[in-house]
Amino acid sequence: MAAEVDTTLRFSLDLKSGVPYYKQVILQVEMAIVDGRLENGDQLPTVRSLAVSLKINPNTVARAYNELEIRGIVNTQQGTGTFISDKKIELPEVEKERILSELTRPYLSNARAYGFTLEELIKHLQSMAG
Amino acid sequence: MAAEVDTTLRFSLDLKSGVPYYKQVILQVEMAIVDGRLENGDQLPTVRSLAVSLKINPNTVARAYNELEIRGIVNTQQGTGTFISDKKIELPEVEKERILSELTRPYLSNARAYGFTLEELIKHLQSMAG
DNA sequence: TATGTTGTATTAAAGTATTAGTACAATATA
DNA sequence: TATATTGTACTAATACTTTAATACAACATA
Repeated sequence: MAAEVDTTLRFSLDLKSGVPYYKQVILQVEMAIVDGRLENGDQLPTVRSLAVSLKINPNTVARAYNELEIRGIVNTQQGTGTFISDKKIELPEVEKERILSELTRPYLSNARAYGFTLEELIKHLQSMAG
Repeated sequence: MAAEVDTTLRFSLDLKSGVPYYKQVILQVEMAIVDGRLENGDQLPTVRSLAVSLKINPNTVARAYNELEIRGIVNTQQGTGTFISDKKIELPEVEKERILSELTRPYLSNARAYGFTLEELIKHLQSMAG
């Protein structure tokens, strides 16, 4: 029997890092999206359940989810839950292209300003997504 | 007579940006290194002179210089001044890696939230950078 | 050595960020 | 409709960040 890789989404807090709890939650969601453990439409833990398992206040989880919503990464509905946003279905091709340009342009120009080459960016993207 | 490009190092503050003054100074030094206006061994303005020209407290400039020293970007000597570190023409590798990660992570998770695949991103980057 | 230059240390004020406690509101569903 | 589930609003306590005022210390050099 082949060993299975555990791809379950687990949250944890580094209590000593000095990084605010809500930011740690944001980072963990982002990383899970980046490496594929979370996909469009997936539900995140409820603010209460995650608060219990992390032993923090529900508002702190809610704050993380709120920031993610502002950034367009999740959608939230009271009474239902918080979900990785699923915008790709709704958008026409032209619109997607425009959005991709608007996301990419500042990334590229910022990275270039710091002297990074296209090859470095691609390599970095691949290793993060890998 | 050919027009000359002014490569003088000028500091300025955006008072409304909400970005702390000392961070603005750090960014401006970093950018000047990246695009070659500052090179190995170049002296930065003294904390006092820059403080006067930016109309802020010398300690605020000193704080920026201190952070730059911690990051290995400048060397400081009391009585003499603050200089771009001799050893590194560009930013230290760790620093570059940190910056690249901070640029890439939000780009990637945003793009993923829109349903874009890694391949699409890379293709788009290549065509924009073309 | 005396003086002026450079950065540094200490402290305090003001603002901002972070978190939790408590109560509330919207939605789903039995 | 009643109830449980979901996120939200408001508030207050605490800690951290940012900046400046003032005084100090190290160094260069006349």
